[in-house]
Amino acid sequence: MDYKETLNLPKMVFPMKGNLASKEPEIQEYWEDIHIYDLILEKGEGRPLFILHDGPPYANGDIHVGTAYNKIIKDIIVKYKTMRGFRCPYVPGWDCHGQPIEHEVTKRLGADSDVDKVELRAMCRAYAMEYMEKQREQFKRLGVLGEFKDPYLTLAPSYEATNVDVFGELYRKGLIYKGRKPIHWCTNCVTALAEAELEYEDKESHSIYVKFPLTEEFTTLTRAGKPVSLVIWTTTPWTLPANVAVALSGRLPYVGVDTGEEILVMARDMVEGVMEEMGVGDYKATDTFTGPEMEGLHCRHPWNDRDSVVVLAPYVTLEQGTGCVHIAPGHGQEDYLTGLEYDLPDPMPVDDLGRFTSEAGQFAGMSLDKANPEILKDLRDRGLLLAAGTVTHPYPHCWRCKQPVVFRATPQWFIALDKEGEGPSLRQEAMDAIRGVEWIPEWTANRIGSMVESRPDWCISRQRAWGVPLPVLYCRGCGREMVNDETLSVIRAMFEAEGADAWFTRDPEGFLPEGTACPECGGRSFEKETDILDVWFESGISHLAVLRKRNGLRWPADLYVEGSDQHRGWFQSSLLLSVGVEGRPPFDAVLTHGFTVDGFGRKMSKSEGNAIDPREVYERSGAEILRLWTAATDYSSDMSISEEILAQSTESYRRIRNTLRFLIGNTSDFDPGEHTVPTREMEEIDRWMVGRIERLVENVTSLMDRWNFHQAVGALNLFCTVELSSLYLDVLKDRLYTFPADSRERRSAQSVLFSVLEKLNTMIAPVLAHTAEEAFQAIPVGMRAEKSVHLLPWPEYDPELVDVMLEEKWGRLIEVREDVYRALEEARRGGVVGTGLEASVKILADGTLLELLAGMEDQLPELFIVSQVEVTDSLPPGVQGSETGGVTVVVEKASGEKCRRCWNYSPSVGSDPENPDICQRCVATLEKIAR
RNA sequence: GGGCCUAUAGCUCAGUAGGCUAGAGCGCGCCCCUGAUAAGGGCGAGGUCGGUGGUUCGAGUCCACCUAGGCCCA
Repeated sequence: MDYKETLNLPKMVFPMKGNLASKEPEIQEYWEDIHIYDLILEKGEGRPLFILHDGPPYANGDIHVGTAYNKIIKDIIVKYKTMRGFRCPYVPGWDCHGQPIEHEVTKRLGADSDVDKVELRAMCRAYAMEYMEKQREQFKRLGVLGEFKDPYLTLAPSYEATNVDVFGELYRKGLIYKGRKPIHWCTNCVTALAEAELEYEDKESHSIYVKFPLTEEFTTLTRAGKPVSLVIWTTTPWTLPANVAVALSGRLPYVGVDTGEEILVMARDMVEGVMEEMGVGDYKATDTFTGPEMEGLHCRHPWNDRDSVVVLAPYVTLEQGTGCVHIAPGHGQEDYLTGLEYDLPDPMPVDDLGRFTSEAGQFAGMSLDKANPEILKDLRDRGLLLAAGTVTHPYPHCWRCKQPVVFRATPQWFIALDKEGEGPSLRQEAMDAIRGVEWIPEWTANRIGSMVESRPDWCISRQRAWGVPLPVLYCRGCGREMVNDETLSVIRAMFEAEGADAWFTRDPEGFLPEGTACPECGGRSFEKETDILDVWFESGISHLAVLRKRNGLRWPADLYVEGSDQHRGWFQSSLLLSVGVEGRPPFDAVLTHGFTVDGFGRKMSKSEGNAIDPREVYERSGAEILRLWTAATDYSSDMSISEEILAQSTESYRRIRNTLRFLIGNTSDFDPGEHTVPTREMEEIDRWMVGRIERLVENVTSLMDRWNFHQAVGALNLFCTVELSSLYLDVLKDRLYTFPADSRERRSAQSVLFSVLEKLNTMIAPVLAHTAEEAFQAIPVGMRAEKSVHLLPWPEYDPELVDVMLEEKWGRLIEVREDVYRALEEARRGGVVGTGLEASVKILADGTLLELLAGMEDQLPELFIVSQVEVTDSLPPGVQGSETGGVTVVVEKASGEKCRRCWNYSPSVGSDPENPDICQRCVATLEKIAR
């Protein structure tokens, strides 16, 4: 007889191999078919909201592993919170404007194309939409659920209109002002250039040393009436007319160099080189002093009436020059910042075409190139030029015309951080707001705090076409700014109706009430501001443009989740604008994750070849592998990913999948409504497992609630591996397979398996969204209350189900099991046994352990998966056991024959004449089955 | 150069308020099973905790410095 037919072997309907690359799209199609996202929201009707507000990725290029990580972790959070009883609308967004897209589009057009702004904008829009759609498909392929059919786009008309609202509100509060800031400027193309539009090429420049004589006494150096001068070095003589200061280091030592006639000030360590350049061999360095001693002293400017003042700056180094740096806030970024710090004027006597203005006095009208030699000559005539030569160095050039660019201050719009009006400054309010937000990890509060504390005013204007224009009109007659409630409301209405394109297609008068006259000069002719808003301003208003405007959402958000670069970016821009307009932060909590790096912790780059392409991963191995990696990685610092790490992720995926498979396969004939055995009537080990799964629920829930996803996944993984696969499931096989299908013992086990399956699968669902769905669908239809696993509630921890005594008891037993296995292994090596069922185990113990084991003697063979167990307090003389742990264990060949049905060894095999090769227990089982 | 952060077995992570021979899983090696089978089970070998110095009776765990790496500035 083939006894296999009489066993209850598992029905493996759930395939071992995931075939995720093809299975996942099928599942996603199913989700589409049932409108899963809408279903989930419907089901959440009336529940408390949990708003995770999406930060908009930039709509160019394909997703990379960092964006994949970010979207997946958000999706995990949304799915988890949903299961926990919240209504979690998730509206993904895209950042669609900005220089990179405009640059790319312009590049494709070619350097000498001549499209107007409206045309260019249309092309940029098409470009942005193309990539938005690409990325949208890629995000969906990762298994992310959300409002993908109607995402928020910063180029949407109503979104664009919100910029006007926010700008207007800040303007009304007096937080917006027009100032100046140096930017890269191409005098040939007559346009501002962004960093990405610069090409660094070697250029030959002047290299000159210029004297700035002190106009007041510096007692440290003044002696014998010799004049004292600071010596500066520069490669751009044309910036000297705009000089307002000379910067020294606060730390480096300086000296005066006595040439006989005069005393020259420079950094001590630069003296030798500088004097050589000047061709002066006969000199004497005098007393050493430091920068701070000179701070505030005045020098005479070569031409201007105004003095040049001595200041301190941190960027003064000994790499080049003299340690005394010429400062022209109108012509340099660092100079500009120093200018702000010392409240220096920022003259900028250069026009759009690169010619000196009247502000440059004698050089007015000259182009910079022409002026350079004139300046040198003049300096020489005045005895201020100590040395002149040339130097070749990398210098920024315009990407279009390849000409060298200049740095010049131009009018820009700013948000003031330190202006105190009725109340505290925006900076102060933002600092206060930061304290009220939950920052995850905690130290990130400190990070954004110090950034907000020290950042300069926010320059919100850009000299570009692809974006939202600053809603400002000017009187053509007197240049007066025209920004008021009326203009703003007309503009915002136009944007709402036609999009920001309206600004470029309409005349300025169209944005003013009919007949408007300039209150200053009575003029009736106006012009439009040509600058557009910084894209950080645009994305920074998303909380208002999305959470406030869309139905079903709520302002403020519960949570923002982005990479650590956003402390300077989106977190900060959103915070500042929210505080500026609403007086509070736009989020209650902010979770920051690190950056994705390779297996060595290095940043990824295409050129290094160490980048992991998420699309490749999901096409080859499945999105689940990426999702599992995402969840299992500690995000508080950088997240490593490599082929090796993905391979590991794949391995742990298999373990989880196979565990589910076993659970499903062994409960296929189990109907919980009909077969569930009450806990008190269960086998003891089953009751123990009931408690274990509760512990798991408790643990995983608390870890998830504390945003410790990687530990939660670790706990789930460990549970599958340690508690289930290697212990409980292994032990259960005998009972599941060989006992009568409907026996209490077997149903007891199945009751637990079914409950474990439900709880485990539910807890895995936020992470392994597809696999959990697949497993869920493998459960017979009648036993599924929902269409999707993602509609289920998160399991509730029930402390009632945890029996502490039982936990302790079985904890001890499992320890003994480990001892037994060590002994068994020894016996296996000695050739005594192969499988554990061939063994009979004698356990020598004493005291309470003996008592415990003796009381459990009948259950121990099942637990150890051996045929016989004898517990004793003494061994027969001559018998030696192995003492590998707490107890001594003797392993012998089991007595009796192997039962052909259950594979246990038993002396009872052969006692039934009709079934001579099976054991008594199986004989009885067969009888029951037959009935 | 500055601010913040990270550094525990090949990999991913635990290591509570400083105190056992530093743990787990995976991977690896060897073995068993063939009724979860391109599965399952067992045993085992791998770290002295990035480095140096210090505080302490005692440090992976506190302090300083250094190295490597990351983000953001310059």
